[in-house]
Formats: sequence, C-alpha cells, structure tokens
Amino acid sequence: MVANESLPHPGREDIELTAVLFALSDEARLALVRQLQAGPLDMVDCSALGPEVPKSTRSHQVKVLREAGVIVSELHGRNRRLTLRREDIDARFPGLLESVLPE
Amino acid sequence: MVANESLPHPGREDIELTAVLFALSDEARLALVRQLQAGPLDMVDCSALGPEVPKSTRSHQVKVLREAGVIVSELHGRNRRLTLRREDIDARFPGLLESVLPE
DNA sequence: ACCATAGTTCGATAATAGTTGAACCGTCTG
DNA sequence: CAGACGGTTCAACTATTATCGAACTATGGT
Repeated sequence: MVANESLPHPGREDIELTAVLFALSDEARLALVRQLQAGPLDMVDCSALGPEVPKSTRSHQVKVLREAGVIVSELHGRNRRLTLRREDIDARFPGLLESVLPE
Repeated sequence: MVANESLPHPGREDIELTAVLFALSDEARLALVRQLQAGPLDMVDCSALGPEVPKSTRSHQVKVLREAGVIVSELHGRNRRLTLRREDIDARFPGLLESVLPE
C-alpha cells in the first residue's frame, strides 16, 4: 500500500450520521473541524490536534474524520490538504455543522 | 445504592457537546431519542432499543443518554419515564436536535 | 542524486465502551 | 403482605478505540 494513493472517502450518499457524530464526539477532532471552518489547511499546519502529538496519532484522528466523510484529505505537494466537506454534510444533515461549530 | 434514588442528571450548563454527540453516535440510542421526540415514554414502552435486549443492556444505554444530559429518567410508579431534554439541548446547542432527528 | 519533510501503515499495548447474567430494590397489584 | 414487575448495579468478559514507536514512501528542495 502506497502512501501516495488517494485515500478512500465515502461518497456523499454514503455518509452516515452516527459515524459523523462519533467522529465529532472527540475534543481534538472537533477542534480540528472547527479550525477547518475557516478554510482548507495543510495537515502540518493544523494546531488543533496539539503540537506534542505524534504523527501516527494525528494520522489516525484525521483518518476517523475522513472515513466518516467529514473531511477530504488530498495530496498537496508533500503535504496533506484537509478540507471540511461542508456542502456534503449540509446536504445530508442540514444544520448539523452550524449547530456544532461556533458561529 | 438504592434504585429508588433519583439518578444523577447534569445541570443544563454542565451538558457537554462531545458527550451529547457521543451519546447520539449509536444507532440504538439515536433511535430511542427519535422515539422520545413525540413525547415522554416509559422505558418499558421504548421499542427503539429492541425487544430482545436484556434489561441490563437497556439500562446501560439509557444511562449513557442520561449522563450526557440528553434525557431525563424519572421514577414514575414502578417504571422509569424518559423525557427528551429538548429545551436544555436547544438552549445549549441550538439546531442540533433539529438536524439530528427527522422532522 | 541525496536528504529532509510530511504522512501512512503496522503492530503492540493501553484505555474505554458494550453486553450480559445474577443479585438486588421499590412499587404496584392482588 | 406476598408476588410480579421494572429497573439498577455489579462483576466479568468481549470488543472497539486510542496511543505511539518503528519502518516505509512520495515529494520537494538543494
């Protein structure tokens, strides 16, 4: 398995509410999503997960959000660019992000 | 510890978002909360948790929702009456329930 | 071409959560 | 007042999730 391959993301229709809620039920992941509100961010610049956190742990947290369909993780240069899937989540569960993320 | 004692419920201000999201991130618990949308229900009448589920398991599921502040569980005769804390959740996280429960 | 960077994956371990039977407790009904 | 009923709690077990080091891999810069 090559790190380069584009990682699997669920299609919009495959996003499950319980998976989204679970992904957001963790302080660190919620903080990351909140940070992504302002726009896409390279993983390395995401301070939300904490500076002291090993990269394998960070990778895991991002994976949970990605597999739940909350974020997109694309290869961008030698970084991963993380993007909140706002339109998809809004389409599937209108009002959810608005209620969970601060204004 | 007596079963009769009123069980601990967090005050409105102590309800934490991550705990609520976690409580709702389980299909059975989510189904129960959806059932409670229509109004309070005695625990014994809650079909959402499934009919084959042992009572200790049901008690545990209800506990998670109660401790998260999602529902109130009051002694009502020899039953437990479950009530969705709609006002409290709405006050703390406006729009959340509306987005998570079907219209 | 080399090396540093950013990140994934794997494997092990720790921590948390779920499931269930058994024992128990109040309340209601007869 | 003796059941039956509806639940809670406990303890043991299982299952899922989190954490993190180590090995590995593209990529970009020099």
